[in-house]
Amino acid sequence: MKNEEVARLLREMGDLLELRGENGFKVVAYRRAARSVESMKTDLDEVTRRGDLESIPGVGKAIAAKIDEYLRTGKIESHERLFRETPPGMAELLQISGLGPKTVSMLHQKLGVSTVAELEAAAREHRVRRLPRMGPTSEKNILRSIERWKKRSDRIPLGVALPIAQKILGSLKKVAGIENLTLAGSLRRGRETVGDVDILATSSSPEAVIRAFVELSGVEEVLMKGPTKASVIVDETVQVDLRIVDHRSFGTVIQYFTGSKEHNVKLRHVALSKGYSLSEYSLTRVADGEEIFFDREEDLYRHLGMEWIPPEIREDQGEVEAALARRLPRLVEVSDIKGDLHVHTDWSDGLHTMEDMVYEAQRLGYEYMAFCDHSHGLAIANGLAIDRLVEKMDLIAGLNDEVEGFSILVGTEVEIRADGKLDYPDEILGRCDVVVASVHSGYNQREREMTGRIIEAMESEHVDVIGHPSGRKIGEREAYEVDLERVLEAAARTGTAMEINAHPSRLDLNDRWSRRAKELGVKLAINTDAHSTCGLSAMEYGVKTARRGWLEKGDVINTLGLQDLLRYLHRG
DNA sequence: GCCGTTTTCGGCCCGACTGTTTTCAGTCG
Repeated sequence: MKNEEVARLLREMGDLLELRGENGFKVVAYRRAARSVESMKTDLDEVTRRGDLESIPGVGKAIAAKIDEYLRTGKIESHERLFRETPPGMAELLQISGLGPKTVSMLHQKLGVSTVAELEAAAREHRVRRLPRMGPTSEKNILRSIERWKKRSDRIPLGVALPIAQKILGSLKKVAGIENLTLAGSLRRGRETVGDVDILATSSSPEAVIRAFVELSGVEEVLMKGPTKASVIVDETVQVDLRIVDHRSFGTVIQYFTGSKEHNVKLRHVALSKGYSLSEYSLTRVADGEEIFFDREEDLYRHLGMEWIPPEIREDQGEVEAALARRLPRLVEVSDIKGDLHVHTDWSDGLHTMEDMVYEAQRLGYEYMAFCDHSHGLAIANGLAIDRLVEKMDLIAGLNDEVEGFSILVGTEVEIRADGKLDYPDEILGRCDVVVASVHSGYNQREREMTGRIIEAMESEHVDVIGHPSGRKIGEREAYEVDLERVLEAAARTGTAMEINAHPSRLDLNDRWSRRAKELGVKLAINTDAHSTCGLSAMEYGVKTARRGWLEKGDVINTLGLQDLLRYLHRG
């Protein structure tokens, strides 16, 4: 796909133009076009063939010509020129928090600074404080920002950010006079990674709340602190913002700060088409300037003639249109989940015994759980040879007699070997209630081999679920080369479910592919892949991902009651 | 640079916060 490359070039042009101090709206125009191109489902080649580039939102004559130039020649001359004329390293300076295009340009002109290292040296030698509108404090702040920039990890995985946020919420809840304490931003939308943690609240004494916030234990640095908002750093690199807002505007504020930006832009268009201008404070009737306030988000959406939209799908991927037509899906919820179909025990590489895991699953209110320890091919994880699996089956039968109102399913996470063969013979797989088949080896195969290998596994009548289908680990390892579109087509054909692995470092399938699976009529299983009792609580992350993929209860097999599930699994 | 049943020109979100000023420019979200 050339779309991604074009989007990258356009975004880079936005950055370069910003450094030159170009008109800010022009900068935004390039970035908007980049986002548009990135989220398109059609190839740019095809759009160009239809002569339809200008139909892309945010793409006009000038940018269309540049896209066309790229498709013909493989480059964009004006991009190359901008790139040539900008000293390398300058764009990096924009990443230093507190530095914008104006300051970066000035630093370059007056001090010849064009890299972070040069800026650091200049600040240490007190050359920065002699510049206009600079002083000892800004110099110190620049040095601190550079330190933080050096330690930065890109985006924060949901599995890291959410526990941090919940801890802070827990402490803030105790502050006197605080109300409507709520997460906002990408964390509320359940994105797999977040940039920072946004918290909103209302209070009759905002300053007291802010004071309590910046003094929370765990706060390592206060970036800024005013009467109604503050930003702090916790856990070395995680920025947490707290805003105290007016009670009467809480609905519009929470909507605004939940985003996404694209969703908000679309929502403002809807408002305008109905004669309103939407801001974070109110909905204003354009005709007479009459302001309407909303303390509840639900009322705002309703007033605009649409259903309330769950935060997880606010990405301008059709949710606004669906809400206007009152056709929003009823997204799956944690409380719909009846059991976990992919759990490990100390029989392979899990930490806890079957009994421990059952106890925890019952505590979570589940009806069933499938123990899917590794198969013998995965020796590093103490995979089970056939005789051990058979022995375990007998033990499970005994355990099932002991527990009441709960069923333990015999399962396996069987290796899909490099040649596409499964790691157990059919007669063994046939004795399992649940067979999850996964790839843990030969990650470097070419796309054709990897895709074929997974599809071959799905052809087996015994395979019920493909575990973590893309193999990616967030911030750690890219997905292996696999054509997921073909895999999903095969899943639809063979009636194999895809896993949404709920482990926060996996979330695999991810939100986009989960939605695609649903479109193709593929069922999904949201599993924790827990290797310990506390791992079972990751279900919440998997459900968030499923919700982001527009999944409903009926799309997810482990929302079925035990009898229905067994009927589904054994239907073949 | 984009966009338009209020506009083909003049809009494009704007308020909070900071550090420097002595009234405000720059950054951020």
